[in-house]
Amino acid sequence: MNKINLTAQRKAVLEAVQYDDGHPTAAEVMERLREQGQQFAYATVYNSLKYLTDVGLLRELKLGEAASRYDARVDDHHHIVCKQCGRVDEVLSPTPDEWITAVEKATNYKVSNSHVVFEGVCGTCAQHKV
Amino acid sequence: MNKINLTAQRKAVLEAVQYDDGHPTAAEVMERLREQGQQFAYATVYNSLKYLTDVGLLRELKLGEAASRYDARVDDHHHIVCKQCGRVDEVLSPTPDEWITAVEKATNYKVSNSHVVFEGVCGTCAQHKV
DNA sequence: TATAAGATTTATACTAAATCTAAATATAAA
DNA sequence: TTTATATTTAGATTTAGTATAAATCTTATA
Ligand SMILES: [Mn+2]
Ligand SMILES: [Mn+2]
Ligand SMILES: [Zn+2]
Ligand SMILES: [Zn+2]
Repeated sequence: MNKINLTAQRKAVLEAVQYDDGHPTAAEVMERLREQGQQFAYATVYNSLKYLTDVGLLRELKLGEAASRYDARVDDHHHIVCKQCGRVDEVLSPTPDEWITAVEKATNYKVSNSHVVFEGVCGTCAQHKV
Repeated sequence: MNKINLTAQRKAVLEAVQYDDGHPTAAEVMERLREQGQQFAYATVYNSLKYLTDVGLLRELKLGEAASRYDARVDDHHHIVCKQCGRVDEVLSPTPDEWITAVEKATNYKVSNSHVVFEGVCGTCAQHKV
């Protein structure tokens, strides 16, 4: 059961994440809402992000920056961050199974998932060579 | 040149990380120093960890927890976290080159490095089955 | 409809991790 | 020694996020 209760605030927060392809932070979600004239309490945005993550409509990303980012794409995937402009793109290629098997053997862990962050320079930044 | 200036404080902090195989946080370093009767200012521990990281004697790890962890092993490697007991172990098997190549092709990035955190259950926890 | 129960939102206080500031110390150079 | 430079320190500040409790909204029930 456990029907998802999408209040106006939660819907607005969800849409703010969905229409920002760049994996926004809570602060960026706030900003976008404010731009639209839809301002909610700080805590409401956090509560909503947490709720939406709990019910599986969003994923929280910890990419090694100070603030968490949120992703409307909830299927399992990784990310790549441009060291120059900071943009975050999708990496849909999954962690190779043979690698996971090798890691399990070497560490004596049973691996349930993996989070990968690639770092590099995006196509755009590569062109606008410094 | 740029000789490394290992003050007493920095040396103590470095050793605290080296003799803790578990990738300690700044707070855990503080704690260990206090146990040894060597207590420094909060800021000194942070300054030292930053200095030691900058000169390459330590690596800072962001494993998705609130606090950074520090690693005396500075060669390139990954980590695996036990979901049950929280221990952090080394993953020495490097990211497969073919995978990196595939990701570069798919994303149009030039990848310079990758950070991988595996999650699972360690051998010890697997035995003490819940 | 009226009323109560439950859920959500809000403002505010609070916490944890880390950084900043500026004075006090220590170390090195002249 | 005197001066300059680097480091340490205590405490204030910042940032991201959580906790609390009152206010509001929504739903269920008499
Ligand atoms: Mn994504
Ligand atoms: Mn390590
Ligand atoms: Zn870029
Ligand atoms: Zn374990």
